[in-house]
Amino acid sequence: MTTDRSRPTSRDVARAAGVSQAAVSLVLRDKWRGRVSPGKAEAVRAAARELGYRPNPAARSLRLGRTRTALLVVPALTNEFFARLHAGTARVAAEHGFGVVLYPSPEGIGPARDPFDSASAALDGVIASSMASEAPAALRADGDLPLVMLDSEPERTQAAATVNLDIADGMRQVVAHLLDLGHRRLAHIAAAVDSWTFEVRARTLAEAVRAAGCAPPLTRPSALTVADGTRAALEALAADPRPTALVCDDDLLAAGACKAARRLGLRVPEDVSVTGFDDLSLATALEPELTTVRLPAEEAGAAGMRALLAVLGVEGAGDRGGVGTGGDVSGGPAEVTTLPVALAVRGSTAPPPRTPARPGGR
Amino acid sequence: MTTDRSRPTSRDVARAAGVSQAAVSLVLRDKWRGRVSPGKAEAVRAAARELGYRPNPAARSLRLGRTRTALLVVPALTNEFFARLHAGTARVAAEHGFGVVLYPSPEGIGPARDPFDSASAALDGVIASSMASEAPAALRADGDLPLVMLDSEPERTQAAATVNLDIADGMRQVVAHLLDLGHRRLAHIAAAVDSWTFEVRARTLAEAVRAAGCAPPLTRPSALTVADGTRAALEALAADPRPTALVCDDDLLAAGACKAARRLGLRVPEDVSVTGFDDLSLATALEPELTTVRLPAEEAGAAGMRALLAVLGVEGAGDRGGVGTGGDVSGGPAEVTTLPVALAVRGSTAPPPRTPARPGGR
DNA sequence: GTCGCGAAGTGTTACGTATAACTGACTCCG
DNA sequence: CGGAGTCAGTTATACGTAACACTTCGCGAC
Repeated sequence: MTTDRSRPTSRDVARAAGVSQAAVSLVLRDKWRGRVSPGKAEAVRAAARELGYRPNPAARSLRLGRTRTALLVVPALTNEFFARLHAGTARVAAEHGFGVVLYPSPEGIGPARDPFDSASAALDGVIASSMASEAPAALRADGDLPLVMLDSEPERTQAAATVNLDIADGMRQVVAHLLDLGHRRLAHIAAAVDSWTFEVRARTLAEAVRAAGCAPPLTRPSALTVADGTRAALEALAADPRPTALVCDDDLLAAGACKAARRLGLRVPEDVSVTGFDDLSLATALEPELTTVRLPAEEAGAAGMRALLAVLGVEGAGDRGGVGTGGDVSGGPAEVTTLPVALAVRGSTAPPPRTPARPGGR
Repeated sequence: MTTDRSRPTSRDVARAAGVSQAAVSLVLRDKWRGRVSPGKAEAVRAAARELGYRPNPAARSLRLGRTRTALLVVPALTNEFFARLHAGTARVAAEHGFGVVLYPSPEGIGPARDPFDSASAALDGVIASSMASEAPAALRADGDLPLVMLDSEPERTQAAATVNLDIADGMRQVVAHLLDLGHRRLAHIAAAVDSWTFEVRARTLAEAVRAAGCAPPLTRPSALTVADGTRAALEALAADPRPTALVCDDDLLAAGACKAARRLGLRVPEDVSVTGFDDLSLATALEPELTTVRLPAEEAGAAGMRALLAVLGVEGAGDRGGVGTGGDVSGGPAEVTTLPVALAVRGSTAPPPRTPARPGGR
């Protein structure tokens, strides 16, 4: 009585335009080259506009067997790095009419239900960060859903493609910068997360320092929070001889390290230098601003989605024109894209203090 | 040719268990009280487990006309506040088998396509932040989709429910705290965003200051970024007499204000006090730590989703049992939930400097 | 004896879309 | 002039699930 409860269907449009439902389908998806006369096509479009018709996605998905939806598996969006990652995937997805759903908040309560039995959406593919502990589960949960890994060792997964950030190069730049300034005693405030990217940070730091003939870095593992960064840095700075630079696995840890230094009466960067990773907005909010490795998270997300679209054979997506290599993708080895990173030198690094031994109290 | 390309259907399960497809449907959704014998029910479950059967969400949605999916409209997840909001909605949604999709990144390029024609998902309802400029568009885009507004003036929308944070109370607490400390000249670093929550901040600040008999606050509008906060605060601190406290509309602006103060050679909080809003992780990463109003963003998101589920009549959701009030929802006025906020007093506020600009105040 | 009734199922249909298969009519040439 | 080929459409069907309507059977009550 009040209003039409249900949305108009293609059949309603057909009736209004005086054509068959099939014609509506053809017209509205621009497949009517020599199938429908221009006049009727226009009538269909007018009727659709008039009725406010929108194709029912569920029906379309059922018919086509594809959902134009990808799953993004990340630890938590409250970490700005992953929010940027998501923004990249969502942007590229939207450009191709795709949607992105997130893995149900892993930190949340609930019985860790896998995303595939969630009633919400069926999936065409998965993009997973190696930092999400659920990534392997997601991989195993479904038979053969195309998978793109982010920041993962290519050999270890059966991903169709991998998008990595050149973390090793970033760490080498950090070490080179600190060595250039004259630092010889480094400490590593390391993420206590079992993930490839952090393995690479640790390994590369150790190698670079060894290559320079310095003592191996003092390592303090820490959860990825400001508070735990402070705790770990307090430990590191209590060592004797005290390290002159704290290399942190991400900007949150670096912020915590700065707090620790100041709590001990040390100035940053005059008494101790601090570096981070990620270049979050936090990095330029701090004082001094953080010297950090800028990771193109948004671009990584975008590249991941482009890779997934390429695997799915979506036209207009990404690499090499796309026409030729279509069809069977299972053959070749996983393609690896590595995105360059850059060191942003700011105020939190400076030459080590002149006084060699121990400036101690002040 | 190699493996079964398509996932098993309920009919496959039926064949494997030696029953009809209808029985499978009944058993797997626990609707078989007196319809299927326990033995066959167990056989069905075993077969489903064996085959790795998962119901096709598209088919289910098509049949039921509901998708168990809600749209969350927010400006950008890279702002931690909205990431927390999202976490809350996603958590509650997952608890009820719902999914959350995000409005396609508004800051992204592309022709600002409305989410409803996106092929990805059909929606059961919408949760929109008043800070998203697209909220009205989302509201209008669809005929009658249940809408829950976050931080919005109830009268202005036709939302089925509204969840607000008690911003006015938070601002009153800020002003009371600063007045208690002895501040009399406040400046407002205001968000230049046309949104109800920021209107409330400005109005409440002006009222509270007037009630205390002080001069009206100096207002500097600013985009919601650290850099723009610095710019606005530099302007505010150039005034004569200089304000002794900067009341900022959010923590990013407050961080920018701290940078501005220090750039002018002023210490925080000895020379100038700074307050923020939100209590982002940034607030405790800064030095001094930020005095700010803690907004329960995660809880607001959760409350919004609960409200939406209640409107949708999802059993087990939120208010008043839900059985009685089902059916027509259009009748009553929009229900408004207001969540309390709390001032977190930290290191960025202190009494104003002793040296008065001019005699008389004390 | 048969009527009614609950248990235990099965057959069938509809949801809205995309597309293969079909149908006339008209055009073009040999 | 007749058949091949195109144009402009329509009809019919399948996708996988949920749910209504129906059947069969055993059994206790009248």
